[in-house]
Parts: sequence; structure tokens; C-alpha cells
Amino acid sequence: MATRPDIDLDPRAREVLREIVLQHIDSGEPIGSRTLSKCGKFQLSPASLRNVMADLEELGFLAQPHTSAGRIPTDRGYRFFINHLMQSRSLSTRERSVIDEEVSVASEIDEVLHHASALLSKLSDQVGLVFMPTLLQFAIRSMDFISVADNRIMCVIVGTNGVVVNKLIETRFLFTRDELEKIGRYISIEFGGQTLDRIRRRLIRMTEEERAQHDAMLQKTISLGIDAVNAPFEHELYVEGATSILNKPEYADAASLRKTFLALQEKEKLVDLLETCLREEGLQILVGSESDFTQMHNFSIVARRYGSGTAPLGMVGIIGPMRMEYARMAPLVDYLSRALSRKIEEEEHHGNG
Amino acid sequence: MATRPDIDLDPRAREVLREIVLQHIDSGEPIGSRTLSKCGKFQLSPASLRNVMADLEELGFLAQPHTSAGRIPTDRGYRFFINHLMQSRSLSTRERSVIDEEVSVASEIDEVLHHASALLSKLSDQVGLVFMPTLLQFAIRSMDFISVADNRIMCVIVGTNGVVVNKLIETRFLFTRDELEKIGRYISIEFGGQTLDRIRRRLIRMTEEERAQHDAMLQKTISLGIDAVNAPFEHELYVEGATSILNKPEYADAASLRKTFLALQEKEKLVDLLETCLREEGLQILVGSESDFTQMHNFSIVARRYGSGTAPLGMVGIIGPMRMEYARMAPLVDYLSRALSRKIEEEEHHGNG
DNA sequence: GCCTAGCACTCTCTCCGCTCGAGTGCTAAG
DNA sequence: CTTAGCACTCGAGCGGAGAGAGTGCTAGGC
Repeated sequence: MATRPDIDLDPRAREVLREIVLQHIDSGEPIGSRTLSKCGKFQLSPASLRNVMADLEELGFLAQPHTSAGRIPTDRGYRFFINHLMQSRSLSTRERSVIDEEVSVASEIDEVLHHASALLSKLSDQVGLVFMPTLLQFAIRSMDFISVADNRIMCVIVGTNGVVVNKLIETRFLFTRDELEKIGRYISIEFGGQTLDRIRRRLIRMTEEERAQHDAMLQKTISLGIDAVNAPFEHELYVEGATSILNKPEYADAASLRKTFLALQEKEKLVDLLETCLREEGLQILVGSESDFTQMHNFSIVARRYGSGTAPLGMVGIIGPMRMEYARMAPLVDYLSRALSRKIEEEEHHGNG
Repeated sequence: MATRPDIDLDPRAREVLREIVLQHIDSGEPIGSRTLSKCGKFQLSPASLRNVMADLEELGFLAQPHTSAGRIPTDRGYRFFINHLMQSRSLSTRERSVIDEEVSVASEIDEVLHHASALLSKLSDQVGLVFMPTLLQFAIRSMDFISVADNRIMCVIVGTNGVVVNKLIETRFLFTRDELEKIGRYISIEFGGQTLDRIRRRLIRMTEEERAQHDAMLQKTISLGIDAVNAPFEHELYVEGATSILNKPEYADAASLRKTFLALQEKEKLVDLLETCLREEGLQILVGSESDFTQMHNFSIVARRYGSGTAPLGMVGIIGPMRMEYARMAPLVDYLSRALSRKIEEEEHHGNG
């Protein structure tokens, strides 16, 4: 039955399903045959629509909360809607310009990403997500070291894509300001343009070379470099606009509000999920049952990868109740992720040129 | 009446008030005369207690939600309790050690502060606050400049107290790596140990000196220095553990949950409030009506300044419903703020020595 | 053969009135 | 000054009645 669930749905049933999904997304209420009949799109009586609806229910696209209620779409119903029935609404010029401005105005990529989740939340009225995974595969432009205290050094890594990462390192040796400056210069020149992962491997290999055994300064350089690259890069996940769920009727009661807020706290699970999504290229929509996380809380996620063509940097998207305006969310997330990617690519050329 | 509300309260009434506050903090329910009589601390019948309670109500320390309910403390009741009746419970050794460890383990002050709000939230089961105001009066140890893109420079300021601040500057001039290094060195040596505020004034004065007019390098240095000091220092306010309010019975219904979450979003108002508090020295407790913000939402705030003796750095504290265990919160906040201050002072000596 | 009117049925939601319990204030007696 | 007793008030909880929405089924019309 699940092998080809799409083809064997006649045009009328498709229209009915679409209308039910649209109306339910709009109102949040179960949709009954009478309501549907009166909407004007069908020249059918409630009784006929009931037959169609019964069929759709049997196929698993609709469900009834209780006997005498209307129908609401199931996860599968939403999925079919997204795949075959949805007509993405294009963004308003206002939305476009808000995004363009926000992205172009900010000077630093970090800053853009920081604001992106809040921006997305505001535009979508859902919870905005921005995920930046560990950056071991990102190419650096420079690496500098600044003494913070005797045995503590702050390492500032600037990526070719304009991303700036700060890491604090505890060191065994003491370094003078001069030494730190020299080491930074050496590493930036020697390893500029290479990925952190590669740099680490090269540094480790260097420890074995004879030259390094006898050159004290080189030894310190390698040691500091390895410390810098090894210091943990944290996953960063911004979850912004959690308060937007306060307005959603599906979370109207205190118990589900509670559950939902707690769920959004579980960042590790979200990180796992987004990390998997990172492998896929286009816009991704996860509906309810399609992942453990979304299933648990009747969430859906609309997300897309961003970053330069060569290397994806992370994910942006939104998370909200299954009943959301996919037709609006999809182009929104899509547009923002493309804007971010463009910004990052510009940065790369700019930084390298 | 409000001129000397404290003295004219006989010992018995004080005991009754204390007991009511304690029991109400514990249960969250209004306390009736019968309950009070049965608790064992008074050899009085409910009827007698009712008389005392009626007096306390007349004085504004107690209130009744409705005619046939018990009494709950008013803001004034809590205030009297805090000033005169409360016996601060000392921290458990476990709590002490958790705080000590968390503070001593972290290497960077920023990191400690970051975690402090979460730690406080965990230990108190309230919402943790950490506030760091703009740092114009903080003394620097060094200032370094790193090129991020052609006209964008990242400035890393290390304070004598170990605080590290990064600021991104857009510049008019282009700088080579060498120049940036020289400028950083010059500023660090010339201005190390001075406050940012002072540095700014000195830099501005220097622009007028004749020497600066003719020395191109000095001109660039001053320009970059001024940009660095002028770039906005943002107030930082961490609000952590908002989910803890999900468990509080006073926010059991969806409407007040909603209101409360939205209130905690209004960071500007909180910043204003904490900034005022920053002037006062010891532990501060704000109950309900005592500030616009706390009044609005039946919040109370327990907070204390932290920082080295010479200059306060910011505020730490908790925010929660008026009905909170003040006797436990007070020493908790007090201890943490002292631990933070100690850490910061150590850092200062370390950094300077 | 598909569509539709009609009907009986089911289920939820809301309102209403009832009772019960807790707590109060007042009064009068110890 | 304390306490027992009493009448009163108010809110929470329970259950039944009724309205409303929606369904499935069946029989008749095009």
C-alpha cells in the first residue's frame, strides 16, 4: 500500500485533501464535510464529500480526533500535500528586502548567522534555527595568538569565508608577545587556505621530522598549533523565538506548552537531527513522524543547507507545529539560506582576492 | 503608617506572620487559621489566630484572595519577612562545592559568567540572571588587532581582570599585518592598565597634538584606537533556565505562562533595572511592587554585585515568583557573587604580576 | 453508476444547579 | 485575653440537560 501511495488518488480526492489541509492550516480546527461543501470549490453536497473523506481516511491521509468531529490531516496527509499539492507562495517584496538588507548590512558572518535565527523567527512566526557544526573542514585565512594570562592564550582563527572563531588554550610553555606574533605569522603563511583538519594532520606529521626535534621555536610553534586545532570546536545551535509558540492554538494548554519548551531545550537531539540533514542538498521538510524528534512533539522542520558551493557550512530553518504554512515557510527558508550562501561566497572571494 | 511599620508589631504577631509566610512559600496555598493552629507552634485556637491575622491584614501584611479563603502574604508582608523575620539557611556543603568547583575549573572569566546563570538556575530552580554592563570603566591589559577582511579588523581587548572582549571594526584605512601588530603593541604598552574611558579621552586629545598631524603611522594608530574604543560595547544579559518556571504552581495556567515568558524576553527593562541595582553594594532583594518590572509580573529578584573591590563588574542573581525561598536564595546568590569576585580579583593579580 | 436528501446516532462542549468543605467574622461565655 | 459556637460566604467539584456539529448509512433521483 505504501509502495505507490501517490498515483492512485483521483483528481477530486486530491483537491479535497488539499482543501482540507489548507483550511486546517488556516484555522487549526478539524474540517467537516459541511464546511467543505460551503467553501465553494466543490459543487458537491456534504454527503458526497463525506464519501471522499472516508476514502482519504482509509488511505491514511486524514484522521478524526473523535467520532463526531471533522477530519484533520495525518503526517502522511501533510507529506502528500507537501510533495504533490502545495503551491509555494512566492515571497513578498517586503520579505525579500528585509532578508536582503539584514544579510547585507551585517559586517561579519557570525553576526549574520546570529541574527538569522531571530529574523527567521520573526518572519515566520515560528521558532528559528541556525546550526553551525564543528568547523574542522573549513579553510583558514589566518590564525593569531593573544596572551590572556601567563598560561592562557586566546587563538583567533579567521576563515576564508569570513567566519571568526575564538578559542582559549591552556598551554604548557610560556610565550612572549613576540613569539606569539611570530608563530601566528608563520602558521598563517604556511597553512593559509588549508582546512583545519589538514593542518592538524600536517602539524602532527611535523612533530616527527628531525628539524622539529632540534629547533626549540619550531617545537613551540607546533605545540601551540596542535593545541589550537585540537581545542574543542563546539557545535553552535541558535534556537530563537521560542515564545512564538505561545500563540499557537495547538499549544494552548499549559501541559503541552511545558512539553514543548522542554523539547526545545534538548539541543543535542536537534543537533543530531540537523547534522543528518546536512548531508542532503535542497530544501528539506520533516513532518511529524519522520524523525524521532519531530514525532515526539508533533513538530515539523523546514530547513536548508547554507554555505559556499564547495562546502556546506550549516543549516538554517524553522521548527514549529505540524500544522504550519508550508507554502510560505518553504520559500522563506529557501531564500534566506541562498542569501546566506551568497554572502559567504562573496566573503570568500573578497577574503582571498 | 508606613513611617514606622516595623516596630509596632508584637512578638506574637511577628511569629504568626513568619509562620504564614513560611508555610505559604512551602505550599503555595493560602493559609487558614485552622491549619496554623494545628501546626504546633502556637498554643492558640483558630479563633484567636483569626484575630491576629485580621490585625495583620489591616496592617497590610496579609491579604485574602477571596472571602472564604485563607491568607497569603502581600508584598509588604514579604518585605517585612525578609527584613526582620527571615533566618537565612546556610548553604549545604554540596552546594558550596558545586559553586567553588564550577568557578575555579573554568579558565576564562567570560566562560564562568556564561555558566554562572545556568548554574544559579540549576541550584535555585529559578531563572538565573547574569548581567555585564558596558565596560567603559574597565582597565585593559592589552589590545590586539587582527585583519578579517580588507576593511574589517577584529579587535581583541584583554582586561586586567581577565575579561576578553572582541569587537569588529570597519576601518577607513587599509592596514598591513605588520602595522596592526605594531599598533597593538604600541597601544598595549602605552595604555596598559588604564580604563577604556581614559584611553579614549587620551586618544582624542592626541589627535590635536602637532606630532600626530605629521606622523602618518601615529595618525593611523590613533584612528584605529578610537574606532576600537568607540565601537559599541553591548550590555550582556544572560537569562538562563526560563523553563524552571514551568514547574511553579503560580504559573500553572497557560495565560500566566505566556505572560511570564514574554516578560523575560524584555531584556531592556531588566537591564535598566539591574543597572540601577549596580549602584548598591550588598545583597539586594526586590519584592513584587518594589519596581515596575517586578510588580508587573509578581516577580521577585535576588541579586548581588560582583567584581573586584575597586570596580563592580556586574550583577548576578535570580528572578522568580514572589513566593520563593528567600532564606535559601539569599545565601546562594551571595555565595556565588563572592566566589565570582574572588576569581576576578585573583585574575587581576595574576594578570598584572 | 454517481450524487444527494434524510435520518438516526455519537460525541463534545457548555451551562446550570447542587452539595460539600474550608474559612471567615462576630458574639458571648470562661 | 482566650475560646467555643454559629451563621455566612465563597469556590471547587459533580452530574444532568441540551445544543451543536459531524458522521455513517440508506434509499431515491438523474
